[in-house]
Amino acid sequence: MVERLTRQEQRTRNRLRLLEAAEKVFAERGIQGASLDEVAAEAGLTKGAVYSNFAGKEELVLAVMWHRLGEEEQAQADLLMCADRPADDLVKMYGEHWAATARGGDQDLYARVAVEFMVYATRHPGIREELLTLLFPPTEMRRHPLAPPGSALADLPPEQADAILKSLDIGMRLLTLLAPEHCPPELFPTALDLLTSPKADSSPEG
Amino acid sequence: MVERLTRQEQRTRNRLRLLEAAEKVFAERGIQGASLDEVAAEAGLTKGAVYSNFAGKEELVLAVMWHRLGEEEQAQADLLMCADRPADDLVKMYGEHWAATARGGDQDLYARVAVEFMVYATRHPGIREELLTLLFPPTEMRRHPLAPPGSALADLPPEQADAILKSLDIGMRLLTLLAPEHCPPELFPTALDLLTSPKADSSPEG
DNA sequence: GAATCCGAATACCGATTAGTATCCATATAC
DNA sequence: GTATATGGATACTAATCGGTATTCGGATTC
Repeated sequence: MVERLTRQEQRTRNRLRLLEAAEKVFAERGIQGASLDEVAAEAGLTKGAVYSNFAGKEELVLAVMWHRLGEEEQAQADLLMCADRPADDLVKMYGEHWAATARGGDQDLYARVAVEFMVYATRHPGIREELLTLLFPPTEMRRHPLAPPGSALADLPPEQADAILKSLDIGMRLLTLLAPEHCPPELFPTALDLLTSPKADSSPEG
Repeated sequence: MVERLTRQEQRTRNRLRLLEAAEKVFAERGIQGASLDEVAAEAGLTKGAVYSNFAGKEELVLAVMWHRLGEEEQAQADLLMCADRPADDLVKMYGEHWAATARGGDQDLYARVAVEFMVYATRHPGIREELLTLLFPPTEMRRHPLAPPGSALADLPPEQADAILKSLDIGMRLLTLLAPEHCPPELFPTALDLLTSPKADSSPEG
């Protein structure tokens, strides 16, 4: 009686379960340390299901990466593309969103997998390539959405501002994971304020 | 004729070789992925030498951490404790030192192991504890050495400024490893400038 | 110079891993 | 209702790992 699902539905449901289970195990054990058996068990399935849905471990890693990082990157893009809001509002919203994804979900889950993927990609060219298309989509911008006009950050080429902000993002995620007592999630908005506050202009009043 | 070394000298020399070999293998394979066999082989020894010099893998990891991170932290402390230099000079020197350790040595070696240790410590409480004593020694400061008076950074509690700078440090190391084409090492001094430049003061002229 | 000691080499163990091959249950097609 | 195709379970392999037990060779000691 349980089996009221069509074959396709079963398959896609199992695939999703595997993706979410893999994400959880990746966060707990690291990608290297995650065994396909544990992923399958976490999903309530067996390794057969893994190899039925993915060509191997690398493909599973890629799929999880797209499933989670892609979703998060999209959320950030959506948040930043409210181009009509003043930049200061965007900075505030972005800071809050960051803190939420630092502690939300399943206990640091997003922060852990984000760091894991970056480190893992460092040693796996295939993963690296796809991760870069996620992190640095080929869009040229005239000004970084988080750099309010008049801030020192806005004086940089937007690609440099982007790299700095992404560095602070992933770095604070890692440090918050390692030592939340020294680097609480609330510190990110503070740092963002520093970078986006109006610069001391060299021509005081015009 | 090769054996002109006393027993103690042999031992300490082998121990050092193992430490440096381990550092290299950790950087190449990651700490999890590094096998003791490969570490020993890299040192021109065998696993017996490893277990003769270290209680196990965890002890080896700890020893490498102290050997390298301790040395680097000391170098930074030495650099920052030239308390007589103006803060701007310190910022400049620190930025240059950073770029040097991002590309120096054996091809990103320091950056790789620094990231590796932090990620590894995230899941190994023993490692974490010792790493925290390295990263956050119990010294209270009245002002962060890299926060010039008058900069926005100097308005923060020095512990917060420290956490922000450390986040940027490790984050940019990771991003530079992953995508040097988008995040070149020269970007760190730029980011440092942003954080340490004079703030736009709210009382323009007094 | 023989006896001893010790650091490292060697051989081995149980556990675990990614990947494969096979089998089975059942949704689907006719 | 029967045959078939397919998705997932099961069983297995070869390789690799950390760790241990034992052995070996040369430095140390007397």
